Amino acid sequence: MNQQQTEEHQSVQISQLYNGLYIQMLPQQGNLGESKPRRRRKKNRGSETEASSGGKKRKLTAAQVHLLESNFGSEHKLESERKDRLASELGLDPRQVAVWFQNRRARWKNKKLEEEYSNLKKLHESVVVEKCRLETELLKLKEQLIEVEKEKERVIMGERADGPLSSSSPSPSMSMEAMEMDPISLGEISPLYEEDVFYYMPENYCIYGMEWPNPYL
DNA sequence: ATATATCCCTGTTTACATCA
DNA sequence: ATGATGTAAACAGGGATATA
Repeated sequence: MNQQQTEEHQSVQISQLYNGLYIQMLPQQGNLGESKPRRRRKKNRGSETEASSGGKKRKLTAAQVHLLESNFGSEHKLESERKDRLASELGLDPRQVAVWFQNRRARWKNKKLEEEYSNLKKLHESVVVEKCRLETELLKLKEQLIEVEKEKERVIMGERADGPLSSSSPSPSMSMEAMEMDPISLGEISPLYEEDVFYYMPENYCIYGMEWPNPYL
């Protein structure tokens, strides 16, 4: 990535994508973000262009494109003086230079949008994967909790079978109290429990690494 | 306040190049 | 050779703004 590309990349923020995209992308450039008065273009409406005069549309030469690209790299907007100077240097109509810059800006914007889309997609995918991992971990922990509670019950029942030891032995009601105080109580691990779990999980999203539908496709 | 000129953006058309 | 496809040059229309 060269310096120009780096600057372009840095000038784009995700939050800017949907809010006055281009103007905010280039606050340092152009005249919309500045108080500097815009220069007026000379009248040129009636004049014939190469295309309108019946001439064939010609691709620009590599040298012409190179100079245009280098100018675009330094600034995306085109003032009247620069346009005229460039047109003179390139042997083109100023209108052609203006059109080239317009098209170039459109291409640049499309490229930036594609990059932002790609970045957001990657971010989304990583978040979904992490969510799946956490949900799987939660399931495992709840299963562990069930086993612990079962073991607890077995111990209590075993003590009762051995005879009335003392009043200090835990009662079933205490066990239930403990369950109710637990943020992940047994009350959740019931037929309703599974519904709760899958309620949080988007339809068809992965668990244990399974695929999920890509909403962007 | 209004008309006009100009700029820019967005979408479309057109000409050309490339490839199967 | 030719039709499909992609890309770049050019155009059209409309919004925004400066100026007469």
